[in-house]
Amino acid sequence: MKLTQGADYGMAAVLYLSQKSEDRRYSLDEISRATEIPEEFLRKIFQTLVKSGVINSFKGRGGGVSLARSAKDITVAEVIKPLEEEMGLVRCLREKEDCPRSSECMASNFWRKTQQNFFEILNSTTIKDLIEGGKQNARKD
Amino acid sequence: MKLTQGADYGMAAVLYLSQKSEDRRYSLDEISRATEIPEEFLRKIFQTLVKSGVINSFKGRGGGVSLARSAKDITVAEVIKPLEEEMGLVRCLREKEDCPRSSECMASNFWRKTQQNFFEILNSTTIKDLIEGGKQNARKD
DNA sequence: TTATAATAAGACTAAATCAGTCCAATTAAG
DNA sequence: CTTAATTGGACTGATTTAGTCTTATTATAA
Repeated sequence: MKLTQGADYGMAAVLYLSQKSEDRRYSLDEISRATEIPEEFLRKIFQTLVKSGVINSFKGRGGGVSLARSAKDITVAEVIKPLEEEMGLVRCLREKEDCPRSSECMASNFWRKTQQNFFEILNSTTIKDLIEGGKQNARKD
Repeated sequence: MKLTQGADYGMAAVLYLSQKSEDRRYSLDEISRATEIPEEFLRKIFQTLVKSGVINSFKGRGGGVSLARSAKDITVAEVIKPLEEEMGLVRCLREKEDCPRSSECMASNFWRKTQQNFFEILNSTTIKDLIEGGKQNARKD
């Protein structure tokens, strides 16, 4: 059970931008060097995040990327979800057709709830929360 | 983000056994047919669960498998963990060495907590809970 | 008005993992 | 001593992952 490396890197990149001045654009080259994320891979990650509206990008000389919103208005879920293609914990939750096994459905009810619980945490935690040290997040301390 | 198919099947198989009479042994052939889990794959799954102490197995004629304990004393975690080899949500949580990126460590604190929260649900839910319909599990309803 | 510094899009690839199979060995019951 | 079962481990094909490469496209500045 793990997130894709893209999602992992995506968080690192967004966190990096969130800690920098918001009124500049940052080239992939710069971000790649600072975070040690392979540049070409990072490019693909940003393309995804641009499409999903978390990141703004600017072509041409002096171009680069910046956060589309301030860190307090970006949730972890908004960064992770577009970078994690397959989000169902078990097969039943990924496939459209309903499962033939009744015993597995007991399991899938449980997985569905557990997964929802997980997503609720991602939805209710912002990038700003993470930077501030995560005192109050994850629903318990 | 998904569990391995082995873990998914493992739950189905344990659930199947939990709904059957406890004083018998069940052959893999029988379980495989009832649950539609490929027999050879199921065999490997049970080998793992035997090692971890959730399942008892008996060789030879009249052999087969059975639950090592009653369903109310087996947690979901006990079934899933041995079948999920890599349990760290992100690289930082899987690797031993500490990460060089300070920004990612903010993220890894968050992932660590979120993951713990997830495991606590698995630890506090028994197979019996699932069979009874999961009214009270997943920490919220 | 062209050279340059950037991202965009998408094809491509190597390696790892996953899901599943096969087979020879072992064990116990009848 | 034959048969019905699991054990252990090697093997395999397919898929996914992580990452790269290449060819546009775009914007700025000289």
